[in-house]
This record gives sequence, C-alpha cells and structure tokens, in this order.
Amino acid sequence: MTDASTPLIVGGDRGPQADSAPRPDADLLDGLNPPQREAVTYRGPALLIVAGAGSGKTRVLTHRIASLLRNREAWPSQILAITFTNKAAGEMRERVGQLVGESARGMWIATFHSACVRILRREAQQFGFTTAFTIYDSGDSRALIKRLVKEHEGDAYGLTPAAVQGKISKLKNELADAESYARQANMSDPAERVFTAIFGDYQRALQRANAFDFDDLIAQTVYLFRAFPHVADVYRRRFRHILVDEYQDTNHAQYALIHELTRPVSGASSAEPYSAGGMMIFEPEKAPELEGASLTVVGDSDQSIYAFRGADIRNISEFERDFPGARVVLLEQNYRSTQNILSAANAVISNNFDRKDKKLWTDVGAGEPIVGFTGYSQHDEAQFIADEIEKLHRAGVAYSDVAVFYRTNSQSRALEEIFIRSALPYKIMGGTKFYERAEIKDALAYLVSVANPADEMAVRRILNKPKRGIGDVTETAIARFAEDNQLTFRDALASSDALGVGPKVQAAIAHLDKVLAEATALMLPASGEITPPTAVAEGLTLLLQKSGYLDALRASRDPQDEARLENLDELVAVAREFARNNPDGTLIDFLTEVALVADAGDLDDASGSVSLMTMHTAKGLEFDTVFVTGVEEDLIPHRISAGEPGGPSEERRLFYVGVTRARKRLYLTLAMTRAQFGEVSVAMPSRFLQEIPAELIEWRQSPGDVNSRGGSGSRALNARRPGGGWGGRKDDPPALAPRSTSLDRFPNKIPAKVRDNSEMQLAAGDRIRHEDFGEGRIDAVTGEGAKRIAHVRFDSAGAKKLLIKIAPIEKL
DNA sequence: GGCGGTGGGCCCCTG
DNA sequence: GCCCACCGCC
Repeated sequence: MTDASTPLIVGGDRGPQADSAPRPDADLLDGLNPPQREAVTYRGPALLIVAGAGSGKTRVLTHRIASLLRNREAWPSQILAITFTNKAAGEMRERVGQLVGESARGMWIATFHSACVRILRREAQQFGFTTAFTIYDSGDSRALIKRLVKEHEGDAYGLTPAAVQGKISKLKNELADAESYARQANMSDPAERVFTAIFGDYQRALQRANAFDFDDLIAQTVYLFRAFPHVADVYRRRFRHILVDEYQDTNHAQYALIHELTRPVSGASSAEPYSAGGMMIFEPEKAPELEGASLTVVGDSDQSIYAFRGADIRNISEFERDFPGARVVLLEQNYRSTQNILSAANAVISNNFDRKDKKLWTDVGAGEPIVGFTGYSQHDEAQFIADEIEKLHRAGVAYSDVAVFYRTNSQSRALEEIFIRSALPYKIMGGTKFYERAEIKDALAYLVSVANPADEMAVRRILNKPKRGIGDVTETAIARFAEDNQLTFRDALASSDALGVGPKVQAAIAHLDKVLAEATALMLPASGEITPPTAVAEGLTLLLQKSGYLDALRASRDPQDEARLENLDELVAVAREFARNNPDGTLIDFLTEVALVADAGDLDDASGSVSLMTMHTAKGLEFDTVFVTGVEEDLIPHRISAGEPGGPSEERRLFYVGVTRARKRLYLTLAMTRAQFGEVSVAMPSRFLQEIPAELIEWRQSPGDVNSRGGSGSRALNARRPGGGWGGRKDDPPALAPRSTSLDRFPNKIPAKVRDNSEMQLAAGDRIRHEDFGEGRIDAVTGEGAKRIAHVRFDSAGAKKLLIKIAPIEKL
C-alpha cells in the first residue's frame, strides 16, 4: 500500500535511506484503524486528513512524523509542523519526542507566528529591518493607530481606532498593503481617502520603529518570499515535509505562506551556500529542479470557528483543486467521547445545511446522560457547577480533569467569584493576559527601549512612567527636536539640555537617558563580550529600580499596586526561568517569547486546578468532565453573530467544538437571568438545546422548572427534581420568568466590597449562618492564613467548602 | 502637569 | 459594572 520508494526528493539532499524490512515504523501502526494507518503511511505530494473531533488527529500527525524519521525518509531538520496555538505546538513536540526521542529536537514544531518570527529574525536585514525588531501586539498597534486617527482627524469621517485597526488587520490577512489598497480604493469618498492615509502612515511608522504587528508576521514573510526568491529557496530546500494542523482555520495569508513554502525550487538562485539555522546548505553545482515539499494538512470544517478573523473555509474545501492528485483520508471514528455526547454533537451540527455529511461514532457505549441545569441567575448557575465539581472530586475525579467553558470572557467573573468562595482551585486559560497588564507592558517597554531604540512607541510609553513631570508638551518637544536633528526619539533623550525645558524636567530626562544607557551596557555589551545568561533578569531589575518604577508603586496607597509589584516580581522570575532554559538566550529572544506566549501560565501546566476558558480556547483540548455554561440565546449563538453572514452556523460549530471536548461527562448549564452591562436581563434557553434529542439530557433543573416554580428562594434550598421538564416540549417554548416574583430575592450579585474574616476563629463543631445557604455546622477547618477553608455541612444546602476570609458568614 | 470626578460606551472569539 | 476619555481645578 505504501510506496516508500516514491521519489519525494529529486536532488542532492535526499534523506537517509532505510535498508529493508521489517519497517522500523511498524510499531507506530499498532492500534491504529485503517484510515489512520493510511494517514500515517501515505507518501505523496499532498495529503488532506479530514479529522472529526476526537478522531485521533494528533496521534496520526505525530505518528506520521515519527514514521518519516524512523524510516529515514527525512532528517528532523527537514520537517516543519505548524499549529495555531502554543499549547498545540507544545503537545505535539512532547508526543513526537516520546516516539523518537532526541532526534525530535531539530524539527520546527511551531505556531504560524513563531515560525514566521524565526524566519524574519534571520532575514529582516534583507528588507529594511534589523534582527532586533519589536513585535507589536494588538494593544500596541491600537495605541499607534489611535494616535494616527487623531492626527488625521479620522473621527470627523466616522473612523474609530477600533474600526481602522480591524480593517487594516483584515486587509493584511488578504495580503493587501497600503499601496495596493490605495490603487483600488474609492478616492472620491473622503473617509476612504483618510483611511488610506492612516494605513500608509501606520505602515511607515512600523517600519521606522523597526516593528511588525501580528498580522505582519505572516504577511511580511509572504512578501519576503515573493520579493526574494533566493531567500524563499533556502526554506524550500530545507523543509521537505510540511504539516499543518487545524487547516480549516487558515486565512489567506497563511494559505499563501504554505503555498510559497511548498513551491518547487526554481534553481535560479546563486550558488552560494546559505546558512540556515546553523545548518549549512550547499547547493549542487548545477542546481537541478527540486520538487515542492510534501504537504500534509489536517482539518475539520465542522470545527471552523475563526471566520471572524479571516479564516477561509475554502482553503480546506478546495484543497483537492489547489493540489491536484491530493489524497484525502477521512477519520470518523471517535476515541474520545461517549455515544451520548457524540449523538448530541451530531444532532446539533446536522442543522448546518452547508456541510458534507459526516457522523462521528464510537464503540465505547452510551455512557452517562448529559446533565442539564438552569439557574435563577449566573451565580446560581455557578454555584451548581461548584457544588457538582466538589461532588465529583469527592468521588475521586481530579480537578485537572474538569473544565468549564463559556462564550465570552466576561462570563468568567461570576464563576470565579463563586469558585473563590467555594475554595475550589481553578485556573483561567487565556483571558486577561498576564502580558497585557499595564505594569507588565511598562516593564517590557523598558526592555524594548533598550533592545530596539528605534521603537518610538516603547520609549514614549515609559517617558513618564513613573511620573516624572514629563507631559504632552515635553513629549512633543522631544519629538520635534528628534526630527529637526535627524535623531531617533530615543537618542534625543541624550540632549535634554537642548530641548528648552525647565531644569526639573531636564534632569528627569537626563536621568532616564542614563538608566537606559546603563541597562544597554549590561544587556547588550559591545560585540565580542559575553553576557551572562542572567543579563536579562538583571537588566530588568536595574531598569525597574533605577527608573523609580518600583519605588513609585511601593509608595502608593492604592491596594492594587501591591498586586502590581507581585506581577513585576513574577516577570523577573519569568526572566530567570528563561535564562535557565535558554542559557544562550538574548534579550531579543526573551522579548520574542513574551510577545508570542500570551499567558505566563501557558508555560507551567495547570495541574490540580479546574480549567476555565472560552469555547474558542477549548479547541484542540479534551477533558473527562466538561461544563458548557451560559447556553442561552444571545450568548451562544451570540447576539452579534445573528447579523453576520455565516454567523449563526459558525456559532453552532463553536457549540459543537465545546460539546465534543468532553470524554465522559457533559453538563449544559444556563441561567434565567443574567447581568450584562451592569443590569439584569432575562435570558432565553439557546436554540441549540432544542436541537439535542430530549432523551439525551437529564435535567436536574430545567428552564420549565425554574419558571413554573417561580423560584421560592435559593436553588440550594430546593429539592432537586430529576428528569422531565422542558427538554422535549419543542413547540412550547419556555415562558419568560416574570421580573417580579422571588426571582429578585435570589442573590444576584456578590458584594463588591471584599469582606475580611481572616480574624474569625472557627473550629469543628461550631455553628455558623451563611447569607445564602442558611445555618450549618463546621466539620473541619483546613489551610492557613488567608487560605483557611471551612468544611461546612449546611442544614439544607448540603456540604460545602468555604474560603473563610471572604465567605458571607457569621458565627452563631 | 497632575489629580479627581463624571459620563459615555461597552462585551464576541486569537496569536 | 467597569474602563477610559475628557474636563475643570489646583
């Protein structure tokens, strides 16, 4: 079946050859079903693996790579595997490592963005950047765009920074640049004209700052390959096997990048040896034509959930047309979930009309029923989840095997509040990123000001942080002086005496200049000298101390500044950790890692905690127990999606992704009322609930229950009724709960004021009263200090754990 | 130039 | 309900 002798590589750099049978990869095929085997063993120019959720996609990919290596069909350095998330890349690296050991190290297993950064760092000088370029995250680029919109008075034409940023991003994902856009724009429309001007200025500002934004990382790499074929050929020669995960989520720029990389080598390049990644590549005297790399893509159009950011589903649906002769392999057997979960998922997704029919199946049996629950408020919903997780935990389920999903990040707050109260260990994945915190961005701006002094944005950011009396007027004076004297903004700081500012301000500027120079000497010494690995951590500490940043936070009375200091300590710790893991790592390397790894927590795994995340973040992950929360109209499907073409079906796919993450237990929860924008509104059950056959869901409390009873108080005080209820009554949509009734009595909000019971003395046997749960008896007290936990048996609400410090309790 | 008060907009999802 | 832009005052 497998044609191992297919001449994949015509040319001098063919991989080492295997001698003869038995196949060294035989054990890699053990336990694979026939389509999986074919996906591992097929050899040819192009392979599309259509992999349903949980069909063993990662297994197939990693085994395919291992098989190439073990059969000596490829060197590790000839393999490029691309994923979308750092997490997926990390997992793939680990699993390939388990299969082939040490040799996994020469491979590129990277996200689109990190692969492009590696290429750009090497080639930046080819087109007017330096290797020290900065990566602007969306916050950075928004700040820059905001300034440009203001300069161009864009608001007079209805151009908001957010809209401009979105449009630029979209254009870059379609590989349009400012010039090409200007050529076809409708210039009689003044708004178009201003937008075009802003776009152009933005791109020039990036170039001047020696910076790329996230979209540029991809688009500029494509541009580089197209403009400099001899550079592209270096990578085409190097990567003979390219594998792309989640192909249904690629946008046009990413598609073009893959196309560039898999083109045949033209052979028109010069005969110099190039050094790529420390690997010298010598071209043969008479460069012969070299076939394009073999391409393997894996995807599932039912899991395409990124159309909103430019993902083009046609990339996968037209793969066979793009790559004639491509083999297609379908993986439909699911190894993850129970049949009940799959039946629900199949039922929901079959409501999308524009799809190829595909049905996941399993042979593990029906499993437990799906559990439904409707709370009175989002806090009631969260309390049910916390209680249920505790119950599972007591029955032996590890916290780390449980995940809670939601549609929007703002939904995490109610869950967090209840989880903290319940002393339930949890971890938010994604969400407000560590590196997006203001103090972290400030600290990084200090580092960037040293690493890439051309980055004016970074220098402007730290100019008056901490407050040193440098305001708008002075900032403008520095900018003007820089322009007049052909200096960078950073270098202008050295001439504080020539700015014509007051003595105090002048001294402040001089001091900042001195601190930056000192840190530069420490972290970027003159060539030849060796920097110790700890230079980054030391330089960061020096900058934060001598700039007065830490002192200002310490002197502050704002209680949040204490947390900011802790975050900065954490950043220094990350720098030290980085030095340990990368003894040769430079300041630039550190900044790259920080720019591409959005969350410091991505590095260390959330062992021992429940994982909270959006359904988008959940893609590619799996858990024994999954709670999909907020299953309400206007949330999933989201309100805004209704008006977008393809919006509702994308929402359905998103829900499908959430549901199919569950291995054994799936909970679907919702609330009858939900606070949004600070006010409480009535929520309707999601249409997706009605698409699931009623017999699959066991309602602990159905939307009907909540309505009919009207809520005679806290759910926790009511007996739970199993089954029945609303699930089956399709033509009888649940009536809205009246706004009056005792619904309002249920605690819909958590007191914003942080309570502090740390002094409360509690011991086993004591009786307490809780605001929501009523009276109960303490079984035990564990933990210490701020983390003391009371294990309480409430008279009517059952057993709960409470974080004593903040629990709304009183001793009786 | 810094600070505190106020009112509008907002919250969809990512590297 | 929270963040941020803006304004008026010191």
